[in-house]
Amino acid sequence: MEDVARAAGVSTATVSRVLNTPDRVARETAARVQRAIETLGYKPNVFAQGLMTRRSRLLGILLPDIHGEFYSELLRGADAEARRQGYHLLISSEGRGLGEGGQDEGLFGGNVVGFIAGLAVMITEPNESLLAHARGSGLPLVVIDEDMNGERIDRVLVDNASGTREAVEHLLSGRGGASQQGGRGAGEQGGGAGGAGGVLPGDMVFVGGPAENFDTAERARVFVATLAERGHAASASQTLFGEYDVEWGREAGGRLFRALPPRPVGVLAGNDEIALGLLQAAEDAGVEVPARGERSGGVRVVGFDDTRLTTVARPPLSSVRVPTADLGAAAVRTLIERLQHPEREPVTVTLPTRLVVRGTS
Amino acid sequence: MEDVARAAGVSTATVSRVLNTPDRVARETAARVQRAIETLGYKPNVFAQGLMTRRSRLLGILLPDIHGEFYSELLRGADAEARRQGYHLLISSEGRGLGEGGQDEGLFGGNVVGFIAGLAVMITEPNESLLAHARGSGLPLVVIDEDMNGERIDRVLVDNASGTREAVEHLLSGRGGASQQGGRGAGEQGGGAGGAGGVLPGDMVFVGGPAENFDTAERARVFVATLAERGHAASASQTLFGEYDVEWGREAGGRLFRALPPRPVGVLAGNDEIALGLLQAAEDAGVEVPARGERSGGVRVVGFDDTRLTTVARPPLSSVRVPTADLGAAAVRTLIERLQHPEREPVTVTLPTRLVVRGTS
DNA sequence: CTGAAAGCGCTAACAG
DNA sequence: CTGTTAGCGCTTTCAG
Repeated sequence: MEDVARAAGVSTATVSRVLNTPDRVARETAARVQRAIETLGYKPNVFAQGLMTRRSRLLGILLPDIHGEFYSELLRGADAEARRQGYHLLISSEGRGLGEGGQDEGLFGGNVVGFIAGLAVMITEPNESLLAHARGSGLPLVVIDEDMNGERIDRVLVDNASGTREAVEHLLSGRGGASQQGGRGAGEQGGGAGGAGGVLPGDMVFVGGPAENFDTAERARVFVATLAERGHAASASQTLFGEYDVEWGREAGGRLFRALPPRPVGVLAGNDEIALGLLQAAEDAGVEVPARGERSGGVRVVGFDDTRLTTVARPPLSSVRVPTADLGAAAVRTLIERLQHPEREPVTVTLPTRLVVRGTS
Repeated sequence: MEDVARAAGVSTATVSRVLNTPDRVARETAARVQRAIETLGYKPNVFAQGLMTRRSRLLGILLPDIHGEFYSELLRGADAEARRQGYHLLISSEGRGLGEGGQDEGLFGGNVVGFIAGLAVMITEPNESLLAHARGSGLPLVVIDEDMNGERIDRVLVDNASGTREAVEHLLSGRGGASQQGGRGAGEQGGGAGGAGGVLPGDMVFVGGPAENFDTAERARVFVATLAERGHAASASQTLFGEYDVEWGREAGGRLFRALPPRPVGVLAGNDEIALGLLQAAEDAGVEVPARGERSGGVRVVGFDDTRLTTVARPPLSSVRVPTADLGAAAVRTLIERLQHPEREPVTVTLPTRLVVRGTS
């Protein structure tokens, strides 16, 4: 910096100003300094900058795990938004425990947090210790996915309700689906809905991921609530919980489709992988999955997330679209906003979900 | 740090030593300092540390893009290895161009590079400017995926050859495949191989991703070379190039399976998505895909990467396993090694690929 | 084995 | 609008 100052015939303070507050420097002087900076190829030392300003343009993003298309998308959105605003992302997955003599204590172990200006934490199931650590860091925080019981903290959430409700109603409507052959007794309580050619609420099943997972829990809740609006009190066997993978979908599907006749007619899956597993199970059990608009005695399936997996299924999978990349982008945007306005009221960003109907329903 | 020093009755220099070179401090003293550190909850200021030492425990990882399961896996492996060694990852995708008045010039735009101790760049197709930038950063570098023409630089590569060769030979062997009905003239040149019940080299096709992509190019090359060993000079129509996605696979499959009788009997795909597209096309065209060990007049398909997509296909997709997470981990490991031993000879880490046979071949 | 002292390269008052 | 000056919090000789 001293070299630049000398070359431009100014003091280092002016060089610093050119870098940080160009408006407070005479146009003339600034240009001269700028030229010197360029010819000398000067780059400020970020550590010295940080030492003075106590902030950086680095953001931490802490994920429960990194796998599958979902996290790629999330990161893609987050990275794009961060870069658009001149920030960069420090990623870390929780990576439970470890061992091996490694000194890994995650993001909070070393003093990496010292580098970042803010932290986005994704919390998909109850995790007090993680939350405590995040709080303890003293960093500006944005929470992804957990609603935090209305606590005063920035958060970005997926509005599972809209998409779930839409999917359930779509499945209930029987549009493109079967007309049921008579009652099936399974706990029907009058049924104020269903409509002509509709599906009975008792013939609907939700196959979720882990029960503790916030999204799965909420989707299940809304699933049940939507059936309740039809006057149907869903039985426990109408919501199944397992893992977010194909295997669980296949297993659940095996149970559902090989069971005695009260077979589900509409199935909502907790994500697309589960849905694909269900589809496989249906095929194995000889249960038809209707192409769009066709009528059949089979089952109709809707996935969740609307990943590229939907194009892999035959027929293409109907799915509830979750704006995954937007979720990452919104988290970053919210965090940066917070950095710039520390005193503003905490905000909650809720991203809508919506049904995308394809061949399986 | 001064507070800690005072509390422990030592100088700040000693506190620093306890943190960095504990062996050079009397056990007694060290313990006392350690206690003070804990009770006071002292965390060193990373910027001040960096200012003195001019290094950090941050590594940059620059990817061409972030999407799909491949990059999740890569990052998962890289993140795990980094954390195991007390490092953290700064990610960035190239994100070509941008605009919007954003100040985004990627990782090299701001001075973020100043934070990192080393950089892993993944280069999947020729990109001189990226390489120039990376070099210009003056950072220790490791290149992922590009072989750099034997330049003196650390690199981690996927040995496409082993897996490709294995897959081609597997497909040629006809194990579980069809016995062809007579010659098909398509440019056969003697054919020193094929074996009883084998597939003719002329009946093989490679459906790759973009032709410029290093992996696709190498896989195609080895594909052709392996056929050449059988005395077959592959025609241009035996290697197809497109995108790394389902749509391209479906399109290519459409061409292949709906074409006049010289239909391919063995198809190697450039990745699993393409393979799934091929499978869909085969189904649409009424071409059978054999279950493992069965005989059929259909086509046999092998994918590449061995992602979880393999479990989504019916029958499950045979695929060449690429140790994706290992690739990320190896890059990080190599980079850290380089940081610790700047003068060592550049190394090349090559990760093997191998065929995993499942239902589609 | 420990302490004193000299900066690392930058920013931010404070004058002028 | 610009320069002077005083550190930011740490590490690292250099003595002892």
